[in-house]
Amino acid sequence: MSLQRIAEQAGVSPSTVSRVVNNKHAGKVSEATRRRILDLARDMHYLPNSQAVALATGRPPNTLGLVIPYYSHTFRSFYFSEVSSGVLDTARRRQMDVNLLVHHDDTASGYRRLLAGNRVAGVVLFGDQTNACAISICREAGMPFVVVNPDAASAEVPSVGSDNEGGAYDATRRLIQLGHTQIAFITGPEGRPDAESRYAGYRKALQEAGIALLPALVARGDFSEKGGREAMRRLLAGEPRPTAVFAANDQSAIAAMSVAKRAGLRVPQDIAMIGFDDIPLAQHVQPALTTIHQPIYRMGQCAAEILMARIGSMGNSNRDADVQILRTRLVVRESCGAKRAPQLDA
Amino acid sequence: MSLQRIAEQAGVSPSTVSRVVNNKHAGKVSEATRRRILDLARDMHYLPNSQAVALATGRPPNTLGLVIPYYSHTFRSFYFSEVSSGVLDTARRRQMDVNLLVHHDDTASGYRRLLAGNRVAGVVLFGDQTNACAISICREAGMPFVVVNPDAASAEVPSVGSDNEGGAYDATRRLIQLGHTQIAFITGPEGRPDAESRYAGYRKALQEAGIALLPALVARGDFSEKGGREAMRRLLAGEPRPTAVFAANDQSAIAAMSVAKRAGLRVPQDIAMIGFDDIPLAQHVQPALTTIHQPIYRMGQCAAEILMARIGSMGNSNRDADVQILRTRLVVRESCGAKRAPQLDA
DNA sequence: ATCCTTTAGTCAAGCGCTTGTCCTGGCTGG
DNA sequence: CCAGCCAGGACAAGCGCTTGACTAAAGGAT
Repeated sequence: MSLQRIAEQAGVSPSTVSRVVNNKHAGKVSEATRRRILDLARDMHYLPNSQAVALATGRPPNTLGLVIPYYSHTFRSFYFSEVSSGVLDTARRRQMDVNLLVHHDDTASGYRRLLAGNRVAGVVLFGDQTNACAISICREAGMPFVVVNPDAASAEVPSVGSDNEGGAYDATRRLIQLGHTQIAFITGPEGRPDAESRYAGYRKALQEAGIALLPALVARGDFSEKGGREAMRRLLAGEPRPTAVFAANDQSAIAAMSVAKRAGLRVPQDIAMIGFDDIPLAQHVQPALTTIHQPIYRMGQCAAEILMARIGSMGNSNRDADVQILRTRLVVRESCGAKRAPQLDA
Repeated sequence: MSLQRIAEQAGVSPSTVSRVVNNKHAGKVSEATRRRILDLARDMHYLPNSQAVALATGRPPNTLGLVIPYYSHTFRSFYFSEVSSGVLDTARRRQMDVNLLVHHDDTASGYRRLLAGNRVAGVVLFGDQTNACAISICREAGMPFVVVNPDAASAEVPSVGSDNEGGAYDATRRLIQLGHTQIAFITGPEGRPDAESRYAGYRKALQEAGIALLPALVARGDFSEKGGREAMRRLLAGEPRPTAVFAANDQSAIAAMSVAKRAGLRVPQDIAMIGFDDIPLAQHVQPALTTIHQPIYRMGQCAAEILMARIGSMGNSNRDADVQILRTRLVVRESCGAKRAPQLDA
C-alpha cells in the first residue's frame, strides 16, 4: 500500500500524507486531516517502502550488520554465540537493530554483493573467519566496520582482540610458579595469529624464567580434539616427559587430558594441565580445567561500541585509537594442582 | 559511487552504463564502450545502490529472513541453532541468502518496522517464541512466511511442526510395554500447545492400555530444570509411587533423574525415565536418557523449502497443503531399562 | 542513389517517498 | 475596508536506477 494511494483516498497530496505519517511539521496539518489520514493509513495497512525512504532521505539505517561466515557448525559455536550476544546486547542498549548477514561467498565480489545488498550502517567482521579482502571492500565502499579478532595483517584497522600473548604468558608463568620446569606446549594451527601469539607468550615466560625451550616439548596441534590427542601422545612418547602441559586452547587441553588419564597419569598430581579460552565444557570435565579466560562476550560488546562510535563520527577523526586489546584472566580450577586460587602477583 | 558519475566519466548515458553493468541487452553496446565502462566502474569502486535498484525493479530480493526473537540466551539455544542451520543449509542449496533479523520489539508495530525495514522475499517465524500478531502482519503486508512450531491458534498457516502427541504416545507406550503401570508424567508449562499435545499423547496411550489416569501421577513442570526437580520431588513424596516417569522435555527429565538418584533410586532398575526432544546433553547424562527425538534441523529445512515454494508461487494456489508435521522417533538409551533397541511395533 | 535494417546508443518516465518552496483562502488588526 | 499574515496544503524536484521507446549513423541490398 503506497503513500500516494492513501493520498488519493484522503483527497490530499502525497506530501501531506508523508508529513502526517512521519509526524513532521505537525503544525502544518489540521487535526481533522491528520486523523483522517491516520485512520486511512491504518485501515489500508499502509507500510512505508523502506527502499524509497532510504533513497529519498539518504540517511543511514539504524541497523548494524554482523557478517557471519557460515559453515555448518557456526551456530553451535560458543565463540560465535558469545560475540553475537555481546554485539546484540550493546546495540540494543543504544536502540540499534542488528542483522546477521550470513554469507557463503568468501570472495571480493561476494562481499561487495553483501554490503551493497543490505541496508546497514556498519558491519562487524570476524577477523579469524573472514577473508581479509572484506576489509578493503569496506574501505572502498565507505562502510564503517570493526574486526573481532583481527589477524596480524590487519593491524591498522578498528578492531577488538584479546591479549593472547599475555594470557599464554600468565598460564605458563603459573606452571613455573608451581615448580614445573618440563612444561610442554600444544600449539594451535600453524599461521593463525592468535595461535602464534599464544606460542609467543609461552616462550616469553620460559625465557624470562631461564628455562630452555625444548623442541621435544612443543607438539603441534590444530585447536581440535583430534589434534590435541595426537599431540599429547607424541609428548608422552618423547623425552623428556613433561610434568605440565599448556595447550593453546581448551579443546586440545581437554583431549590431551583424557589421553593422559588413559595413560594412567593422574591430573594434576602426575601431570598438570592448563588450557586457553574457558569454554563452558572446561568446568565440567574431570578434573575441572584450569584455563585462561577470554572475554568473548565483552569482545562483542566492545566491537559494537567501537562500530557505533565510528558510525556516529563518520570519518571525522580517524580514531586510530579504535583498537582494543582485552585482558585475559587466569581461571584456577583443579587441573594444574592448586587447591586454592591464589592471585598471581603481577 | 553512482552510476551517473560513471556515465559522465565515460561520456555515455546512464542507461548505457546500467545495461553494461547488468549485462543486459549486451548486444546493444559496442565492445569498446563496454570495456571502457567496466574499467571505469572498477576503478571508481562502483557499487550499485541497492535501494535504488530495488525501487526501480520492484523485484523481490534473493534473501530469506529468519525472524529471531532475541532474549539473552537465544544464541546458546540448541533449538535455535538447529532450526537456523536447517534453514541456512537449505536456502544455500537454492542459492538464496538468509538474513537473521533480530528483534526485540514484540508488538504489532515492532513487526511492521521489521518487515518494512528489511529487504527479504519472505520470512520464517518461530511460532513458539513469536507473538502471534506477527502472522497477521505478514498477511497484511503480503509477505510470504512460514511458521516453525506453530501454536494451535495458528493452525491454518503454512507451518512445520513435529508430532508432539504421537511422540508422547510412543514414549508412554514404550513404558507400558516394559510392564509399567504406575507411569508418572511431568508436564510442560500450562497453555503451551506443544506441552499440551505431549500430555495428550500420554493420556491417549494410557487410555488405550486401559490404565487409569491418576492425578497424583501428573506433576506440573515448566520445561525447566528447576520445574523438573520440584515436580519429581512431589512425585516421590506422593502416593502411589511411580515406577516410571515420562517428562515432557529432556531438561525436566534430566533434572528429575538427578533427584531420583539423589533419593537413592536406581535408574532404570527402581524407576524408569524417559524424556522428549533429544537434546545433546541427553546422551551424556548417566544413565543416558531414553527420549523422543525431535527432528529440529529438518524442521528448519522444511520451513525453508515451504517458504521458497510460496515465494515462487506468489499467491497463486493457496497451497493450504503447506503444513508439515514431522514424525518423531524413539531413541532408546539406558534410562528406561532396555538393553537393546527393539522396534516398537507401530 | 534510395530505402531498409542494424548497430549503438540516447531519452524520459517512473519506482515511492521527502522536503523546500510556493500558493490560497480566511482571518486579523489598524 | 484593505493590507498582511497565517494556517493548511499543493507542487515539483530529486534520491539512483531500470527499461521500453525512440533516433542517428552506418552499412547492405536493390
